[in-house]
Amino acid sequence: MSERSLEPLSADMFDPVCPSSMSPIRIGDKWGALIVRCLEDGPRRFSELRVPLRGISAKVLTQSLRGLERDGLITRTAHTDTIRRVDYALTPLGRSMLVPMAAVCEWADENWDRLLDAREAAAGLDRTA
Amino acid sequence: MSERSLEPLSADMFDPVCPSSMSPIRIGDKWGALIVRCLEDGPRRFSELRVPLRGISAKVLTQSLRGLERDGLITRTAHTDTIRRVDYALTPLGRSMLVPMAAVCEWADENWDRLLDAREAAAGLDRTA
DNA sequence: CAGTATCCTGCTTGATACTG
DNA sequence: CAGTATCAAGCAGGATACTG
Repeated sequence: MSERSLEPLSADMFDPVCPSSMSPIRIGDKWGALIVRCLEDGPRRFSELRVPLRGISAKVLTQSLRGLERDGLITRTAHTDTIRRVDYALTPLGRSMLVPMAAVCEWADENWDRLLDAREAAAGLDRTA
Repeated sequence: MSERSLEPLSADMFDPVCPSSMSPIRIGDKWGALIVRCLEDGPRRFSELRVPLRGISAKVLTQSLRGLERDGLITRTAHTDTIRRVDYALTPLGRSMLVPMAAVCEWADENWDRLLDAREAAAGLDRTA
């Protein structure tokens, strides 16, 4: 009941020194986790990734990809065919991330409606306008 | 192998229309998930929350708290004692969120080192400076 | 195709001061 | 104590144009 239990639960989580981009819930940037999921079923090419990510700009996709590669979550393979072609794929580490992510996604699927309901209810309360 | 599998894995996740703040990995804003964890062991007062959150500004904390309340994840209880006092606590819905979050945190704990290693290795490669 | 280079905008966050 | 109001700043993200 004292203040003890108010200390950081996990030093990393609350430590701004630790790249906050690594905070457990925000894996990488806004897109990192989404990209990892897109690679779940196998390697994808740069332009292929832009589709499910709703036309994310090339710049941002490149940034995110570089970040994930830097963190050892994905690999980048440039094939030198007649046309340029680059594949991105999950590393074992990246793949392991799918497990906890699945838990979060499952929760979101199950409770999505409740959240929206709460939102609407809240919106109905302060009908100040 | 066709483009079929490249469609959004979960409509909500990739749909910018759906409040992106609800994307499974980014639960609420930057602070939402952290706050939920801070409430894991029981109700906390406004000023108590600022400690583990490393002195988050009152404005931002208020915003985050309002958002979580709006989504039915926490409750706000104002006690009218001699001094003002407000408690924030998890709702059952908010508490249920701890389960998937624990999975993510566990993963982060286990793989934190690997990520840092990969980062350092990557930093060592492009010693362009 | 797979990026890179710029420019630009908006949101998130923070600092500070003030209130009931 | 628990906020609200305001101002200011930084960075993520997007649009566009260009390159190997």
